[in-house]
Amino acid sequence: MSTLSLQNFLQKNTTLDEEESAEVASAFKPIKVRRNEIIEREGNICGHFYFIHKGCLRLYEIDKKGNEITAYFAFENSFITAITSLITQKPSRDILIAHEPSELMVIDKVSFFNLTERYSPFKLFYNKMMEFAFIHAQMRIYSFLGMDGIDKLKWVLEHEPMLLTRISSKAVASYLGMTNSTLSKLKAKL
Amino acid sequence: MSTLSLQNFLQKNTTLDEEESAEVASAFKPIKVRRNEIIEREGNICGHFYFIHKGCLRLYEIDKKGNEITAYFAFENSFITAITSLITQKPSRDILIAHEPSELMVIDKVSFFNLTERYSPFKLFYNKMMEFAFIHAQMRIYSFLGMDGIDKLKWVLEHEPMLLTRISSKAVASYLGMTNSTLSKLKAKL
DNA sequence: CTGAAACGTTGTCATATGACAACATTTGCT
DNA sequence: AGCAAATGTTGTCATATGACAACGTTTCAG
Repeated sequence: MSTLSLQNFLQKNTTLDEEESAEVASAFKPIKVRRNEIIEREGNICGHFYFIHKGCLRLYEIDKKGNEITAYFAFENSFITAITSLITQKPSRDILIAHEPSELMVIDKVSFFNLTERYSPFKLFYNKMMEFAFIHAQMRIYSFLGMDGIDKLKWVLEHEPMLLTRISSKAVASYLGMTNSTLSKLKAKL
Repeated sequence: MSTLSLQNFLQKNTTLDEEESAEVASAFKPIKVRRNEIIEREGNICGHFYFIHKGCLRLYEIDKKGNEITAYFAFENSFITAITSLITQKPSRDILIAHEPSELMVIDKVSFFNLTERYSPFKLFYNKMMEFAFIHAQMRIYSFLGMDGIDKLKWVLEHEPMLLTRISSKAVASYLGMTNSTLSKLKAKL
């Protein structure tokens, strides 16, 4: 039963007790998605949060030249959504896609924010999550501006090695801001 | 009296009423800093928030090659600090510097979070600020990965034109992830 | 199982940008 | 005001990376 994984996660990462964690988790609904299934579409206003029980999701957008740019990947035991659209309530430029067949726990935005109001440790968790999302984004700006390709690759090897084992080269390249052929050549050099 | 500007800001940007805004603002202390004065130093654990009454601050770090990478600039009527260090309570890799002679309102972190506990609209404001800091960082990742130099320059012209009027080229270049000579040549091309 | 489509690798070539240097201009200190 | 230091501009040259193409490999639908 996949609510258990979420309940467990909440007990570990918030001060919610067992019962409260179960209550919060029960507001989420399990869904399964296929590989390459699009979960949130470009142009829509995003209205859901997703907890990943199993699998891997990718958030990306398409730039002017038609190339994909990946914002981030999320794996088991983390939350993800097209957060910019969800917060601003504007049509999303982001696309959320399942990179592997995945089992998710979904909740709509209204229910989610009801939970943050009803359970203050859950609100705290949400706010901390935003803080760390910001820190991660900041770190990436620092790490990728001014690094050349080989250094970016080494950086990922050190900080997010799972990307190189579970994620397709094409998607990793779009995360590093280079073409797949360049990434391929850099890997050969290492 | 510079508390007025902060009080005003709070009244406009939170649901605090006049009296509450004055109370919150009065917990901040006015300071003046000279151009190029370092406000938060690399290696220190950052313990303050700064509201900019007048002037302009820059947050940057030094990469392995010894080059500066600018995270962001903040102008009048905004908050800034070495937020990563402040949140994680680890020594800062960031340096916070006054890019112009500036008048700031300072508050230490403990007092700041006391305010967020005592005034829930202020807490809400802080959380919204984090959300938008994240969105800005995300937008920058999208905008700068995969854009070439000339497109980055156009992007700044459109989205943050103040950078080109008030900020030195060197600092702008370090924000765009290019050298100052490249930026200079690109500006000539435009 | 089989064929088509997507993906990954490797090559060539063109080009944007970094490194460095010379010089002009601006800023800041006394 | 006047000198020294920092910043900005422009040139040359070297190089990393993108664009494109050819080809092999993997994935996936029927």
